[in-house]
Amino acid sequence: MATTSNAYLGSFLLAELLEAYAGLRRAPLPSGVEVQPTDRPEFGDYSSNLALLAAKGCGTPPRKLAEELVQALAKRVPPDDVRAEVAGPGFVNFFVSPHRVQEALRGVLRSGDAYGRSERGAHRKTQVEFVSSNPTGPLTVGHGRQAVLGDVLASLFSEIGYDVGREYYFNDEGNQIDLLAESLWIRYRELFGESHDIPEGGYRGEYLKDLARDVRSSLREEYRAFDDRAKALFRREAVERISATIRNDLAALGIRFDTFFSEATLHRERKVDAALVELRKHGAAYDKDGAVWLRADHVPGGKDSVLIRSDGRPTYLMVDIAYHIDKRERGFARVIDVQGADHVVEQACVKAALAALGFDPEFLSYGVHQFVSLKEGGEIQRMSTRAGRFVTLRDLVDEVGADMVRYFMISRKPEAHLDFDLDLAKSQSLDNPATYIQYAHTRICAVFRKAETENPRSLVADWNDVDISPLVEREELDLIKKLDGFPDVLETAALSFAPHLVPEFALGVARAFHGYYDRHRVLSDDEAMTRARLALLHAIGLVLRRSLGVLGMTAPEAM
RNA sequence: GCGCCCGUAGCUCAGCGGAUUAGAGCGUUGGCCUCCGGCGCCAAAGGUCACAGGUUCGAACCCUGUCGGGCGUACCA
Repeated sequence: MATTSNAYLGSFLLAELLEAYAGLRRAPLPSGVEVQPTDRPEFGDYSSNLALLAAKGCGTPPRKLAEELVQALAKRVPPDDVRAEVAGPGFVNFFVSPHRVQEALRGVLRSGDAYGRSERGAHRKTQVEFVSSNPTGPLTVGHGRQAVLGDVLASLFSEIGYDVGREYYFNDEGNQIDLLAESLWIRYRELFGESHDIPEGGYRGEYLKDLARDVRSSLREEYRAFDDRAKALFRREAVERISATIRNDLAALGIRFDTFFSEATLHRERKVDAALVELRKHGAAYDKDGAVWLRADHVPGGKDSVLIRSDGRPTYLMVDIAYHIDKRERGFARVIDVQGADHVVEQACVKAALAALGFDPEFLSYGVHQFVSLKEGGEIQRMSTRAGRFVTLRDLVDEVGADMVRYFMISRKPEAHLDFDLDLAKSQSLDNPATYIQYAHTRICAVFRKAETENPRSLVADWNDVDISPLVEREELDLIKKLDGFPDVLETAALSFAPHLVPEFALGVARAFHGYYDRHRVLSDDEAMTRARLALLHAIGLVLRRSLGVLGMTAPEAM
């Protein structure tokens, strides 16, 4: 979204163009105006569609409007820096002088490790909630996608100036947990040679057998019957042990949460009852067929749903609403829930409830993602925790490494299905784009290592002060223009929930660098040139490191 | 049946609040190692942007419909 980007080269041009347009006093600014880098030299360095979009509102033919804009621009910007031209149906194409492009590189070098950060979020207290898988089994590859997505989104919002907390919401009581406890107890009894049928809806995975062995060896007495005492014990054992596993699995992926929020606290602190009182007060709840219902049909996708069952127990939805009220009470100004596509109806209902309670519609947004299928031997694998058919996230991480898992999970846009190709990730992990990006970084480090012995006089402590005017090759200027786009990528990726833009961007930088590296030698007898090129490499390395950092991937100095 | 998402090169995917000749990686073919790490570079071949209409001076992108695929459509969580 060029209209909101930071004050770098591309946005500088946009700002000037908009000023020029305002000066014409013709018509309000249309939406969708952009200044974008071009991919073809004859169209200049950047190009804008303003005249095409505004022509209708101004009652001026696009080409004529473009002419006027170009004339107005000439008065604003030194023609030595930027030359604007009309092209095609009415594009305004910008030709930027090498000097002005070099200024952009100076901006990168000046910002250093802070390059790309912004204050857009004004430190608003924000929460990203994700994974939130119930502690009934190990995390699957499917959870892995959400884990990476949520983690990277949180990083992105943090980059653009929000104060972000990562939260994991877990259900530690109720039906599912009872079934889990019973399933575990049955596996436990099997160790004594007994055999029981796992109940309908129970958990059949092998992992409970391992767990049962651990539980048995830690218990002093034998639990022969699944009575209330056994139920409480096996419930606690199951939840604690599986939660610990989940935390470990997430840690192996480099993910850490700030808070683990237990659903039980909402019940204990009567928050669920309080939420229902509020809903009734706002006319959003009504009684029917012995149950209490939420009125949600006025919200797109929403439908009236049960809040309190006729037996008096609250539904998941009811508790979910109470949970979101609690989030606001904890002081969050904005909450982002990352969830799978199977929750869309639930989401609409929660939104409807919050709207009825007078919440700002901006308070809650959902980052929805589609599912992951695992592909192995050309076969798509189906997964189900309850049936015990899945590949665990941990197995995958152990197999291909955290960097690769993170890269594959994040490089597809969230709303599209993801086929995780196990064979590719396992056997050809060197042929994947993640390696390509990391190799670019390694190569840059190698050049600096080499410079230490062969061109030590070209090295400086502060790259900020280097004379970069020797950088006039087309590849060098193109690289700088790419680096210039980084702040904009971070902002768009965050605000549009499109983190896949980051690996896309990094890949483009890596590609441009590899091409440059092959065509131009960095280290040479020309000390001024060597120093300028090292400054450029320093900036490229910086941006690659920043990109990989946001993705939670390593930027290796050697591979 | 209804709702949401997806359908772009052999494969995996970008691009999609319209705009100048549709992009990348892998794979295929052909070049490039006296030179900073060849885990690299350059080039070629490969696409009726699922299909059919519509809006527009202009559509991969917007609208309608059709056909594929996924997910929902619980007093489950």
